[in-house]
Amino acid sequence: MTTHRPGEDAYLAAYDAGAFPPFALTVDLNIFTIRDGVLTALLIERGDHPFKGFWALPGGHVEHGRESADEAAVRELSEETGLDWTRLGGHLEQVATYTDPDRDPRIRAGLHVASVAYVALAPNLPSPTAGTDAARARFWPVEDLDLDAQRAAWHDRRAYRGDAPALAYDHALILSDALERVRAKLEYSTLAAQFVTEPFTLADLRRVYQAVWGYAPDLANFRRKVLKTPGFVVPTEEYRPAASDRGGAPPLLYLRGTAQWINPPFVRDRAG
Amino acid sequence: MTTHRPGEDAYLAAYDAGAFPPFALTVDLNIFTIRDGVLTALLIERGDHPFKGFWALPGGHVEHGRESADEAAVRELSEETGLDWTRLGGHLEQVATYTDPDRDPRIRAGLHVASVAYVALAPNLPSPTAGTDAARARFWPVEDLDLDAQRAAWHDRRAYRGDAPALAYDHALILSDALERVRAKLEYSTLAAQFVTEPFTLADLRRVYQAVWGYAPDLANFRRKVLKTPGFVVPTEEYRPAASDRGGAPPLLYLRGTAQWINPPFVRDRAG
DNA sequence: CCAAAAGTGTTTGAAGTACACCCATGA
DNA sequence: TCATGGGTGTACTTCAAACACTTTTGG
Repeated sequence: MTTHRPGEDAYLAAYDAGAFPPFALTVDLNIFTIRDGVLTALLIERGDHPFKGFWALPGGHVEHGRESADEAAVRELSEETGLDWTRLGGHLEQVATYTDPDRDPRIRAGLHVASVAYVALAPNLPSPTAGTDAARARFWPVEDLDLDAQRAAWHDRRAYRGDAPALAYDHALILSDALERVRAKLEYSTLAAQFVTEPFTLADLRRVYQAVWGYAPDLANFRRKVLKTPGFVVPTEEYRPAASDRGGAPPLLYLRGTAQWINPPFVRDRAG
Repeated sequence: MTTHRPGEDAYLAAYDAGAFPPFALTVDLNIFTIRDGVLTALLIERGDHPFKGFWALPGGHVEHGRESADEAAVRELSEETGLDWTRLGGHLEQVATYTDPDRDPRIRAGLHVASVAYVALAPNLPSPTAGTDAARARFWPVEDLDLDAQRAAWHDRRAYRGDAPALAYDHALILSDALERVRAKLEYSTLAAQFVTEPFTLADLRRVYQAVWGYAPDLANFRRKVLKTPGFVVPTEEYRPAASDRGGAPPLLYLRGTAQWINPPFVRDRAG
């Protein structure tokens, strides 16, 4: 805020709140977690029109005049997952903003809904409990959502006909954008460590890449790269006891480091 | 859009447009161009309160119900630069969305303004003519804007005291985010070619990196990298005549290729 | 001939690829 | 002892950094 000078606020009196037709501002959350080695996203089955029975990204309205979209995202995230995100300190970042007038059918009643999309990562979240306006909530493996086809259908303004759970609004578009962001970000950031619970092994971390990219980087090279990036992981003195049903040497346990970036980045095999 | 089923639209009748307090949705444009080897951004000196006399990013309101923010950005861009951006095909992309309630003082009159920021790149734009609500418009070298200090001042809610032209609203924050996006994107994309007029020489292209990064990559390595990236540039058969006042061999001229990405990326020397 | 700009060649070292190999543990 | 998973060693290759060098032009 700038300092006040006399008469500076004349424009405020002249401003007529009714002069601007209402935009609604919402946040949509792409909450990713890895369950049993599979990358999943939290979706909520809508209990009301519009898109009753479709699956939607969790989210909600930004509280007018009282919070930013970033704050709304944290608030909704805590509500949807039942976890205190400010304490958890999990990763949350803006991806993009979606403002196409007919992305929400309520445009026909004069409501233009703009939505700021976020991506959140968390290790192994518990199964959600259904919220107030949600008939069901669950983590869906992203592979099962047929995102390319659903996004193409939305783009062409036709209904998606397929076996995957149908996504509401433009959420197939949003989700695939968010997914690509996560995939790209594993290349040049230490984001993967946000997907595992501490303490973790390097094999755990490598399984994150397996789940997100669909293939695992070469074991030896992966270890070297991670260990040579200062601040990516911090070794402990502890070893994880081998699982009771399997053999194998007890692996060394690590904690997350403070580094944000990997330089030079991992190379992702795009054919892969 | 999905197909209609009877009774599906009941929710529309139930919707009360007044139930949602008004958000205003605007776009802010970071229009970068290189003039005389210096990276500059278009700013407009405000003629009215709020922030009268401050310099602001060009932009404007998204037309409610009639366009997306992307479309509004193209429209405003064409208006501000006097160039038909849809024809020009210059680069335009979303950067981030800024929604802090007190980023615009009109929040005190109940108007919560959310702004979607874009970055646009163009080769050598002409000097702008002042628009309707702008006393002056000009391209400022980004080096002269003291962005770090202005951003810090905004963050701490204190007035910027310095020699650089004062930026309105949170535009120092937006502009520095946009600048960092451009700097990063030169590493892994062919964006630099959007900054030069066709046909161009490899030295022209290298001067883009000089202007944006503040230093020039090694000549020989730069040439190898550009020429070995398929579709970055397309050679012509023409040579540019040497300048009349200087010596030097006539350099080969190139056109932009169709490739979007450089893989593996350039490495930027972050120390500078 | 000199300066300036374009363009080439070469050496060196860092880092990724691929894959063979060893180690520790439980059944 | 074997299967399983963790972890190491190493040759090969690719590519960027650095810099010396040649070529073509104008004065």
